[in-house]
Amino acid sequence: MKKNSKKRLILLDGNAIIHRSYHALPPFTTKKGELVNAVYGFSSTLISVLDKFKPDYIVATFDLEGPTLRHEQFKDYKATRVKAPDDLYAQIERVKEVVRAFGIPIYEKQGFEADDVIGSISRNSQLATRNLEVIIVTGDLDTLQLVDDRTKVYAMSRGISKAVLYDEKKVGERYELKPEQLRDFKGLRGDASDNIPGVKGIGEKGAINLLKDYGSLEEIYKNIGKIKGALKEKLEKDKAQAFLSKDLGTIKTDVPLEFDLKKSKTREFDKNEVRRIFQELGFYSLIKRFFEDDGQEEEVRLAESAHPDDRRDKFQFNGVKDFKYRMIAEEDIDDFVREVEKQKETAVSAGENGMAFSWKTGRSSFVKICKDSLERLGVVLENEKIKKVGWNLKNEYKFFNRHGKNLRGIYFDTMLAYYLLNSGEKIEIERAIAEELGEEFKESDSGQITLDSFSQEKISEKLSQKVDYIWKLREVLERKIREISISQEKERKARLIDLFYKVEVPLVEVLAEMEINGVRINKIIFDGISEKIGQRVGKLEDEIQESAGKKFNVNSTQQLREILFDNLKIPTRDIKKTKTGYSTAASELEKIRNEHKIIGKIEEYRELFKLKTTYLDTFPGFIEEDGRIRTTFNQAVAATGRLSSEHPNLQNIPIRTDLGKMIRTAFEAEEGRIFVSADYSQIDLRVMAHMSGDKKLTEAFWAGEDIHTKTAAEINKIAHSKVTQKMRRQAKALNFGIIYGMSSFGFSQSADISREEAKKFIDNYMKEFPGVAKFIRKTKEDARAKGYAETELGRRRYLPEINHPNFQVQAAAERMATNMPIQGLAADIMKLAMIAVYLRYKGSDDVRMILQVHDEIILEVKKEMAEKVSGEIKEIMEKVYKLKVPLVVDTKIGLNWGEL
DNA sequence: GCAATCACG
DNA sequence: ACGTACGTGATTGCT
Repeated sequence: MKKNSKKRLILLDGNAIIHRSYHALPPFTTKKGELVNAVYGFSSTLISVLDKFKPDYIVATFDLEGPTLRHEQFKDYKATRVKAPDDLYAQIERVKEVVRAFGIPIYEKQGFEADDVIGSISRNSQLATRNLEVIIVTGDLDTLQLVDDRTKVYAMSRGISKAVLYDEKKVGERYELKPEQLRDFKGLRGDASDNIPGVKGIGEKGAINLLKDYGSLEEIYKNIGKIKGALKEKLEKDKAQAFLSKDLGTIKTDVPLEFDLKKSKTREFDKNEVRRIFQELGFYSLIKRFFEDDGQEEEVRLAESAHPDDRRDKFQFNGVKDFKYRMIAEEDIDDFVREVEKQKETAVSAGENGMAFSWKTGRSSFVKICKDSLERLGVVLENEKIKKVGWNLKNEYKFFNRHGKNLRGIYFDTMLAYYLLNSGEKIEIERAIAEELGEEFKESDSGQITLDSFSQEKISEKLSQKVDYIWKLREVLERKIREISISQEKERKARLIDLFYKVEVPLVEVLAEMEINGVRINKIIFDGISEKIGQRVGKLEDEIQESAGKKFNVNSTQQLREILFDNLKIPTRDIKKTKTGYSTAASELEKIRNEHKIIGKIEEYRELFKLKTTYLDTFPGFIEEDGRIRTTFNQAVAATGRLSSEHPNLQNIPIRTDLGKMIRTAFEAEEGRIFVSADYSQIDLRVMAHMSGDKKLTEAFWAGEDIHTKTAAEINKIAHSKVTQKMRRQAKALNFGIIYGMSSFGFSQSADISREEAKKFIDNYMKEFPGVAKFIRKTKEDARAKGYAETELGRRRYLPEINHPNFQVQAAAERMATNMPIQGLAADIMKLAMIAVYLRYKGSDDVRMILQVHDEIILEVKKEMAEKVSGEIKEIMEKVYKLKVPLVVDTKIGLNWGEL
């Protein structure tokens, strides 16, 4: 519905929208591997804009390649700009296809930028005579200077989903300036992205103040006498440059164009063509959005949604369109509980102020948190028969746990489903909703708002909306997982759906309990070490600076590089370069350790500083009142299926150095308890032996041999007893190489040998372990043919780049493809083990699982049970998954983590 | 927000 | 000829 009868023209700033989308959206590709994130962003924007503004006229503008007038005027114009990557350029053509499918005319003009074309159309006399409202849709704020009483700018901000409609007032709020002053603003401040210089030393604040006082650049210089001091000097010095910059920053409004308003009239077009293109690009959510909204007025939908069911509802639903929610009043909670109890399943989402439920598409219910509400809802939450659907249900589990309730019936976690379908990508609910449902949802909007009644309403609406989306996601995602599972079944492979229901979902509760348990840390020990280290670090810093001959920031690699390689003239022949210059990484410093006494000091300084700032100084801030630290385990981050840990990361506590080990001793078991740890011995290589079926490797594991020694013996063709320490070390590096996807360079680096030697080693290895060689070959081939790598349990990692034209990119994808089935199955096995161990001791506080570090779990156990538990978990973990080689678990017992 | 570095498996 | 091992998270410096 239009607010007034004024007609509207939309001007699409093609290039700006494409650029914005390209940078704001994750790089997703079509099935064929073509990058289309910018095309998606543009298309999505186009659809929203058509829907939102219902324009009467619409045109699109694009830049043409080649220099513009501005380049003639100023040779450095946009000189600092890096040429946009090819995968962006390729998308521009695609976008134009979309534009044409929509029947939208394209305007572009050699020598001018899209902005100039827009400027000129917006000032075209045909518009003024018809009193048209003009809305410029763009991805940046350059066109804001065109805003006037009938021209507005609709600019994307914060990603692509949000956009702001700028009129004169909004521009004023943003810059404290009138739109036409933005040209003067550019003259003063410049624009780094276009390499427009402006006046050196004047920034945003200064420019605005000047313009508020004088109005324009011209007026500023007319009144230069009134300005004092350094500011005056700066202005005088760059006067010419200021006017040039203003000129460069001024959008042209007089580009000769054959603009015909009539041709821009929004017209009927072939919708099937749009559908065809969107299908080709894989934009299913856009198809849904575009065709479902098509032709239906809001009123109609509202009338339709007034289903008889709703009228029977005791509660009133609020909201608009096809989504409604209701607030459950305190006195109605019991009725509500009875209603939920009739459901087999419900989506649930909890926030600090309340919880929302949904078991019917487009309908949700919000219950405010109070002592009583949770108590009364308990029968639902703790009822295993009522299956719970959610997004990251670990959070709901912990939330209800804090309120004394045990969430039972965890059944479908949409986050984990989405993760299994998109491992390797960023897993965010906003994205899942956009991709799977084609709708925009911003979770964070309600986040920080204070708790007045208005925002309380907002918060409850947000959460209700969210839970509705979760409910909708469940259906879409389950269908997708089932589809994949059907094809896996045909090939007699493990099904993704089993991985989901039997591994990922059961793990949710295990991880939640681990996070709730936390791990006790002895702050006194931390403080003590930190104090001592602090003194040592200070002393080293002094010595380093004295050695260097001047004070500098040792933590700055830039400054350090200058000191080492320029001032002290330490030879750089073996030093690798980074993007910015010679590297000062530990691996490089090692090479020049004997060149100067400063190097050793820097190495020690680095080690101590790292441990101090990352652990000793930071962890005390994480200690809670009960003396324990609680991390968050991420189940949907790692592309291979591993877990990760953050806030703080407890999976990277030091161990390799003496100081590192000391830090571990501060992690202590509670009084009356003791730690039991269990780690899988060589799980990666065992998985590798299993997957490849390599005869020698398999036999070696059955014989219980030291696998690195065995490898060394084989590749050197010598007896086991003749293997030296050095040979074993090299063989170990080689084994790592196999797991990592191997490159002769990487191996040569880690084994400290030449590339030729490295190649020889690898060749020998492949000859001696032909099964492994075959496995690597086959894994790559499979990944290339299918576009993904997979584990034995059906976990997938999509690798669209495995067919990339750039062979380096391709090679990287190949390494990921070889590594994923190994690291991934090891991760799967560990997850199974954690579930099994958890279930063995569930319900008793005698045994607490507290940490997982990829191939190791740590339990905090009642002292008297330690021996027994340690035997039991060894047994459980070794038997949890059957490989062609034995799984071996080593257990240890100790009062602190250091003793393990 | 990115680069460099380094902690862990 | 090119730049490389796989998977994470946290810190500091710098723009």
